[in-house]
Amino acid sequence: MIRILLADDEHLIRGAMAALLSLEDDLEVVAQAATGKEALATARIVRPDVAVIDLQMPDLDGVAVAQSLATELPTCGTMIVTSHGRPGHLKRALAAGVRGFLPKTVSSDVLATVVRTVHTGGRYVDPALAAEAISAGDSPLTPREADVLELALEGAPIDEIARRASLSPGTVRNYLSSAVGKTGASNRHEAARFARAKGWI
Amino acid sequence: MIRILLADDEHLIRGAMAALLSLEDDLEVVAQAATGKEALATARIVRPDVAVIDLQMPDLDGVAVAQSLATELPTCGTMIVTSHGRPGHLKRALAAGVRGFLPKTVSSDVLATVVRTVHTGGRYVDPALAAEAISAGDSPLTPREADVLELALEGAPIDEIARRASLSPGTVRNYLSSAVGKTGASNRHEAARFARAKGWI
DNA sequence: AAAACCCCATGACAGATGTCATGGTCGTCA
DNA sequence: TGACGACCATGACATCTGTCATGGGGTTTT
Repeated sequence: MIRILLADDEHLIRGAMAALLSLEDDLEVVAQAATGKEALATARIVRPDVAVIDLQMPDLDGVAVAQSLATELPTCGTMIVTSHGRPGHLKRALAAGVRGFLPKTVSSDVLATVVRTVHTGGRYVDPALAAEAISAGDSPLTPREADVLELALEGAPIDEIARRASLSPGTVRNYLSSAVGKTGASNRHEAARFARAKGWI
Repeated sequence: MIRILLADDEHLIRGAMAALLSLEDDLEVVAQAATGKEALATARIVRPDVAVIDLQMPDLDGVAVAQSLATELPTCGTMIVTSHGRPGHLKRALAAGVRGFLPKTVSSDVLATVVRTVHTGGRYVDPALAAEAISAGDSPLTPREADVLELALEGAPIDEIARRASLSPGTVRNYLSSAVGKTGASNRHEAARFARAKGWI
């Protein structure tokens, strides 16, 4: 019997997935959590075999949870399901020791199969997401450029970005200009959206 | 027995919700669809009692589906479930004749209850979403302002917006300036994000 | 009919932004 | 050690954007 921890902030979906996994004879949902922190706390207690974690959760990111789990419970396989999978997430997730990465568009059969695969130490990444990640390529942005571009995402004016990044406005403009060049965009807002789509920020 | 049509592009979630609804004695999922068009086509054939529709789907918006259903199958109650509920959607949905509006964070009990409520002709709107919608208020944007602001969402420069809207760049700037004033933002990008958050565009 | 509003446009101005050149510090790697 | 690149900053310039004033044409309301 594979003991599963299920974490997803959407109650309905979490419950539904639990119902669905429980239909399998060899799977058992032993715990559920609605937030990242809750997931970690619960995992420490129940020590599940496999953790199925939603990528976007209120407090702690799914990848962050995976990272903590990898060190605290090395025997627990971690897999991530997500609605909007961006390339960067996949890369970060794999780096965090995640062994399964699925969009929520897959069928329940696949989900169950992957749970078993992960439990036996295997890996599974959704082919479509993998292809996307490969085509997205590595980020050409330097860490600072990425930082600044991320602050630009919300549309803030440069002075505010400079304040938030503790940089001079001129420096911010240089980084943004460089980022705009690298992304082929025509202004920082487009560049920020592009980088977000690629999963670079 | 209440006959339900389930539409959601995320296979896993759709299947899971179906499994969950089927646990109820008086509910029966008679059809499923992954896109808006598919939902409409299927609905015409199976003529369900209640349609449970996801808001965001590839081709046709959940609200658009509801609108068509309202005229084609007036006996069929329509309810919408959504992950990211923005105020504007709720308003549009209600105008389209939707009688139930829920975030996916609700429990399965609530979902089943609301299905029954909608089936008997009642209405149910999630309290949190209703409060948000009320606090968001009506859009102060004129139709044209909303159009232009929507084109500005992607970060395009003004010239491109002007081309796409078939307007002179000067006019675009006027509309945007007006929108920026109304939203209290400091530039069009911030204004666009704000309006999006409020559900105005 | 006048008022009020939306639509579209132009011109002018100030301030924000993108680009480029330049230069210094620091760490890494050959 | 020297080359390289990331990091931070400044100044100058051209362009883009936001704002305001102005005006004509249209519809709806009063």
